[in-house]
Amino acid sequence: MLLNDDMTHSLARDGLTVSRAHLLWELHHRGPTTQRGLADALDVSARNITGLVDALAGTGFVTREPHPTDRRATLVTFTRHGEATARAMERDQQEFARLLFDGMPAQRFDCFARGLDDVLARLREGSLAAAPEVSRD
Amino acid sequence: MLLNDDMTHSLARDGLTVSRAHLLWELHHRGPTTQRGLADALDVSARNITGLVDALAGTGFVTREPHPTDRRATLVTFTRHGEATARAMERDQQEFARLLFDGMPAQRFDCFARGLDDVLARLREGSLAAAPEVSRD
DNA sequence: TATTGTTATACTCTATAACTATA
DNA sequence: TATAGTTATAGAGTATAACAATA
Repeated sequence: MLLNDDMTHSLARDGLTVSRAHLLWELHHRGPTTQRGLADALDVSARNITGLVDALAGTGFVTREPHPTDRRATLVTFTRHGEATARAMERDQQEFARLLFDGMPAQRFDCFARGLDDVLARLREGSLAAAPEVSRD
Repeated sequence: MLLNDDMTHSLARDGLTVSRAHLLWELHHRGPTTQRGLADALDVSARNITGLVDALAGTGFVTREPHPTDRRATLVTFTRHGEATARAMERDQQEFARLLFDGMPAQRFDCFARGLDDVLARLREGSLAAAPEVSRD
């Protein structure tokens, strides 16, 4: 999820933090998910997910439902309020994209997109091969 | 300061965190600075600076020196180790830029840069006028 | 045995408020 | 009175390790 400052402030007004919003975002795109699944998707510890889900459940965005076949697991699931909030986040995301690109001449956009692809490809390839490392002395 | 994952990991190996590295970065570009100056530059609270400087002083990156004319203030100042680390960070930054752009045809680079300028201008103008806001329900 | 999620513990970043020393 | 920095307190995100329930 791409966030600018205004979006971060909106989240705060909704009683959300960036980490909690990321969890909602993931849930919105995956549907009901185990905490293990969320931990892997967000690349954080299981313990961390416990805390985030505790907070989101306490403020009415999600509930913990029993997994239908695995009694160890819980399925984190949207409440109606959580679902509506996630849809609003998606709308804001699209509005943000429009703000950045609407009305940009097609030629400039294509050219920018190609340059960005290039940069991203370099980043992907270079990040493993030539890991920058702070030199020690 | 622009950081990729590899750079963040390097910082950790040096005993630094991202927040502490940002403080060093600022210090490297400003020279000895009061804690108040750092708080304003990094846009965090004075209390936060106290904690970061405590940590950086405890691990030998900086010292607190008396301000020559204002006895309330302290000047946060590099140790030799801190100075060397900041220089290494700057080298890594340049290496990162080379990774992203070296050997890119001038035409593609110019075009990308123009598109980026355009996007950044939209972001600056739009961020106040059309602040995206998560709709409530 | 391996996995899911919790409890226990700890560290870091962050903030506001009250306070001391100085300007 | 105002400012620089600290102490006091609190909350959020993050991690590892030990544990219980279940697979």
